[in-house]
Amino acid sequence: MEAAPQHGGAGVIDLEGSGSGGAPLSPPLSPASAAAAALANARWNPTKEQLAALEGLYEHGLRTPSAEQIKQITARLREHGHIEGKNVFYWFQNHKARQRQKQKQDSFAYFTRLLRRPPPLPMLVRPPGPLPYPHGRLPVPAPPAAAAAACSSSNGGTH
Amino acid sequence: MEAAPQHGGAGVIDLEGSGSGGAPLSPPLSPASAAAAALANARWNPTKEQLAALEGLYEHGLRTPSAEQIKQITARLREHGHIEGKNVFYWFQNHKARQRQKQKQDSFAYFTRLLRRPPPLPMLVRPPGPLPYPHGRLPVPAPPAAAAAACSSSNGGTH
DNA sequence: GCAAATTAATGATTTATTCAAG
DNA sequence: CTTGAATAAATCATTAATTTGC
Repeated sequence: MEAAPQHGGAGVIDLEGSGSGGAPLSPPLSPASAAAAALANARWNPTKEQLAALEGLYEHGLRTPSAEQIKQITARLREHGHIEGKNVFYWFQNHKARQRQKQKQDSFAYFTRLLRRPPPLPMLVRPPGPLPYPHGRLPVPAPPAAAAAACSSSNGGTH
Repeated sequence: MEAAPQHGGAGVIDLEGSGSGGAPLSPPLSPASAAAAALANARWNPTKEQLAALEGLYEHGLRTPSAEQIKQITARLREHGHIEGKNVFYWFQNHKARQRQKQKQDSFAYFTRLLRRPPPLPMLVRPPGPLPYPHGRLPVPAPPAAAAAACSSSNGGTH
């Protein structure tokens, strides 16, 4: 199964169709547009049905819907209230990020502390000369078993 | 695709320096060696410190550490738990590959099928009722993904 | 009980990495 | 080495909950 039409051809994603065409924003100047403008700036608030559907999709494993997915999801969810493609897109982005954030532990502090305490590690600084392996590949046994047991005598190494 | 440089060959790199080739396991059974012995047989399980350090190094730009670098990293990380050179090497390999897969956005097809179905989605079916959204709608035509990366229209971010 | 003020959730933007292509 | 596409992280801003005072 291969599917990677994402990059390689057109990469533009016309999510919502942006129905407005070339003029995305045209501030309506009507007498009663005060409230309309306010509403125009209001942000999307998902209904219970919409939220349930989105959560259901997420729990089914969907994490980053493609443009097509977003279109279809939006089309269905529009039956339950106003919604746009970008809302769906943002929802998945935020939900994924925040779910991950809640579960993730902060191990960054350990890293900082570890590299700060002992003497400076020379591994981050590369010699001005060429890389130890110009081709960028380390001549290390590919198969695990080989690597595990291939601890042969190394050449001098330090020089 | 990436042309395979050269596998096999003779990767004579002493990642460990320890005799883990022929007789990797002959641990003297000390009172506290029970866990050590178990770890010796078990798969390497990075500690939080080790993982944080590796991630930190990766994020700092280190992608394919040389043998020397692997040695030094292993030496440092060993102070935080059992670890071998091959663990470090494999970790970088796996991590790099994993990052690459992450952006490939695979496994959309499954949900695509779900959304392609003509009948309403199982989770999107809602009981008959009036529109749950009394408010108007939000005319905010801005491409989601595209906008996120390209479009820079109105904003409030003050940096 | 209600309304204003404060806090918590969360939608919307911006910014910074990452891999891939030229 | 530079450029392009895409994402996830970090951030801002607005809405809903919650609290507080009357």
